[in-house]
Amino acid sequence: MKDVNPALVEAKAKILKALAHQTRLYIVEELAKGEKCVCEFVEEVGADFSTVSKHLSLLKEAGIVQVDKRGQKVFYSLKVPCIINFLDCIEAIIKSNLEEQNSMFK
Amino acid sequence: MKDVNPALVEAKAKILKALAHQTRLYIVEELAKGEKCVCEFVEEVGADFSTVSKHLSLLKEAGIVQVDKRGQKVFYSLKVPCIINFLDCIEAIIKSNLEEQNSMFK
DNA sequence: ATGTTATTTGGTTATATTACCAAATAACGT
DNA sequence: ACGTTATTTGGTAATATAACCAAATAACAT
Repeated sequence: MKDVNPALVEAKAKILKALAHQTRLYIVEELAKGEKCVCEFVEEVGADFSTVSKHLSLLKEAGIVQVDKRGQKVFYSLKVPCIINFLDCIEAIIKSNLEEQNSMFK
Repeated sequence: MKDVNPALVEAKAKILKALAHQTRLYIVEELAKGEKCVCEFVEEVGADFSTVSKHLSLLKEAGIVQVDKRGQKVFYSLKVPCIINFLDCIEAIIKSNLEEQNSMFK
């Protein structure tokens, strides 16, 4: 790849991969409102405990969330706040896609 | 999933999936500098023509890029400019991850 | 019409992701 | 120490992605 540091591109792709899943995206958006424990996500997402735990550790591995064990519960929270504005751009793309589809019927 | 529109989460995940690949991320970053034809990417990326073409159509399908056929060449360009600021947040995460690693040796 | 260049499409195989189950670990209350 | 709750880890099967090759399509030049 021309003009770029392949290791940097790979690092970025890793973070994007961590976000690129419905469940993990949901988790990140929920964490934008405040910390939550694994058990809450299990209930909300409707998946196995192990499945949710793996999604969370993937997000942690990517450096997007951080962990705080308190008592028998494990709480996750967002580590990098800009993630939220960042998702605004994604919404802008969706809006632009929708407008394009609508304009086909005018 | 509580409090969210599953279709919206899926739409967002689709866009993130489109970005979550080294080659496609490279393409997007190059397009941030201006339009480019498929043949240029083939050369720069060092992959098969068909491979690059498929990456590009995935980005197009996600609404991130747009196409302009001129003569025998096909030019791609970014459709939504905010993608670029958006990638700044990813870099912030990487920086934060690196600082954390470094602090382990202090 | 024919050849050349640029690109897309279809098929196949290799690789990566995801989800679940079962078992292991950890912290707490009794 | 023992049971209970919360979470992680390992294994496995199903599904999704990615890369290449070969063939099809498109536009232009001869």
